[in-house]
Amino acid sequence: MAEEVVRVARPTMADIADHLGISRPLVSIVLRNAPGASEQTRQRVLRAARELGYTPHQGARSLRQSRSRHLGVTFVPAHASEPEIIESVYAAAAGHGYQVLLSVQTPARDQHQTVEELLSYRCAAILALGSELTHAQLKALADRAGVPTVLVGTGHRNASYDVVHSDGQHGIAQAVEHLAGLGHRHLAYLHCPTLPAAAERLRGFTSAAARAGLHGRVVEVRELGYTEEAGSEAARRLLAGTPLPTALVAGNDQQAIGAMWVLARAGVSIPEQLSVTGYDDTRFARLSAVDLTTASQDTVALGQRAVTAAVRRIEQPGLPPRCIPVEPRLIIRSSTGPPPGGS
Amino acid sequence: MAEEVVRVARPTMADIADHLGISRPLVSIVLRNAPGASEQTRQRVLRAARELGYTPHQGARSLRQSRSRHLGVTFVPAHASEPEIIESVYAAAAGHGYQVLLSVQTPARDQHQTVEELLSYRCAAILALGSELTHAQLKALADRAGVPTVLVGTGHRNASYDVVHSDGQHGIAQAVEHLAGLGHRHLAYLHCPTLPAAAERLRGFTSAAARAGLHGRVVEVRELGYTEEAGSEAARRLLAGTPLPTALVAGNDQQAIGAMWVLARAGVSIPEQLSVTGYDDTRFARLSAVDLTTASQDTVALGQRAVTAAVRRIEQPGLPPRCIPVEPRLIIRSSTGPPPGGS
DNA sequence: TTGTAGGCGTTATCAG
DNA sequence: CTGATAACGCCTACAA
Repeated sequence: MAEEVVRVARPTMADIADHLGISRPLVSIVLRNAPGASEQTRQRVLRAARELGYTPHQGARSLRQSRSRHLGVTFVPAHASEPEIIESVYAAAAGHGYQVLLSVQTPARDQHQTVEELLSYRCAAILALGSELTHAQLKALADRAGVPTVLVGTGHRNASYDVVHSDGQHGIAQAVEHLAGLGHRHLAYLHCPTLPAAAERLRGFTSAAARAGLHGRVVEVRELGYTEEAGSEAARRLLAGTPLPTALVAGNDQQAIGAMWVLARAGVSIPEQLSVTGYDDTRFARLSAVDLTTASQDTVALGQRAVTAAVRRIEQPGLPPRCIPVEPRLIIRSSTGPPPGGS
Repeated sequence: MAEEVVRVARPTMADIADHLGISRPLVSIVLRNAPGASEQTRQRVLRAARELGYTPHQGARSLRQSRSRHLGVTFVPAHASEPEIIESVYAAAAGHGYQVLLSVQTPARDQHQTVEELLSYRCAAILALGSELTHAQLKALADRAGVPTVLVGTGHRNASYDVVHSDGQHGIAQAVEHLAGLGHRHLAYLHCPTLPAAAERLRGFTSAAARAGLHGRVVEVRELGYTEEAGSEAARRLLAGTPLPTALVAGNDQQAIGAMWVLARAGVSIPEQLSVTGYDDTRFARLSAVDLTTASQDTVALGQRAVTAAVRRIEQPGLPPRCIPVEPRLIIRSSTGPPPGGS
């Protein structure tokens, strides 16, 4: 006669042990796949756990274990490339035996709060995606955190935190070289001075344009950041002036797409009248109706290296932080082509 | 002479107590703002906590307290409207004294895994955003979870979980009525039969079109879901056929935007030649270059009601789950206008 | 292979 | 207002 199980609260390992008439540690051994239990016991325990609806208690586990197997991630959900990096972080973390804990930044929750939250779960390391903090602020954050901290985005080697860094200068330069190769002579670059990554990408543009002997005009949009609106605003300014350049190099995909919207609706055909390039290779760039030539960030590599960097410093706390470059690669799609009139 | 603090591990309440020569519980009282400590003690404790870099230990806290103050949220990062709902959930949860724990679904992590993860942190309730599970699967999930579960998306009142439900039929009907009022007679509706929300929105279209005596054509795109690609595909089909309808009603903003891309690049001017409507009022619909007429989901209300529903059932576990409708409201922007030729 | 004892950081209870 | 003590669920040692 089967015993009626009235589930009052969530069952614990002790409940499983009592249920089977065995000891608690034996249940623990089975549930974390440790050696030291007979095959028969193992099966009985696993079966009982399933039947009773057992769920491990992370709180108890992290309390008991001195070192936790968690990586904390702070991010801004609206940033286009971050969902993909997060997927990659999940996969890479699982490969190293770590779990992921997320904390989102919103207008009402700044990065300090999110980091504080992650620390309260005793994460073994913090990954900050696309932080808009200055170096001094990040340094303070990392020092305060007391756990390895990895910035995924733009930054330089320093003594406080690791940086996994997509080489913006090189990425933009590739776009310029591609356009030069197609015969373009008059480029415009869309620059948003407020972001940490902006200076490096601008440098990529100006130096590559100079090397190729091109006329490179810089359209500076303040205040709007790396957003579609900034791209739209820049496109409106280009349309208001004459003549149009033959190609527009944007600082990221969101800007490029914002510009393409305005250009398309103004009747400018892309790429016949104007070529456009982006940066990041977000899923929007890959849409068949957009098909944007863009410097791919390789989100899989970014996520993997960020996790590797974190795990390295968790396991060898003495090591100094590193700066790990990830080279972008230009993905050529149909938003770029020869300039009009072949000039 | 200030004492040198060598930070070996993260300090605990005991460290603060020892540092000040007081008892551990007193520190606890101060740090959770409970009554029973003198103002002077309070200040000393808070000061020491700051200086020592104290961070509370959620694991220990949730172990000690029988009921946790956490809401677990599962979501898909790529879904356009979910970041906004999450921001609203954070704010609403904070208002009720709850924290939020996130778990993302990826192709490699299904919703069962995410829920299991949230339960392992002993969340007091689970909020599932835009689940693509069937009712039977959700019911199994909720029953297994053993904590109040709230589906934010499309569903019906049932005995296992709460539903906070944006009324898709009414939202789409409002778009149809708006277009009818502008004088449109030939509409197309973009239907993706694979999604749970699809049937309801289609019903909104057909019934409103019938009421207004319009010619309503349904373009069915299988397989691509509520994505930009589905919208692009539908637009290509419309362009291939003749004549064009004068307005396109899409099942969500992503579809509408995918269609607008193709239409704009094909030289169809919006709204002069063709009006377009969406659903959700995502941030993309609000971009100045898109400016899409759309049924607003009111993400703030969705998040608030989801949290309220969860808290209600946490605090009164006996109550049956409810279905809470959130009425969408049509936001009229410049993607809709009178039909060409005034017909 | 299995069982016993103890402690992780926090909070609840109760006594001073 | 403050302090001692126990307990939450789990894991590690060690003993049987």
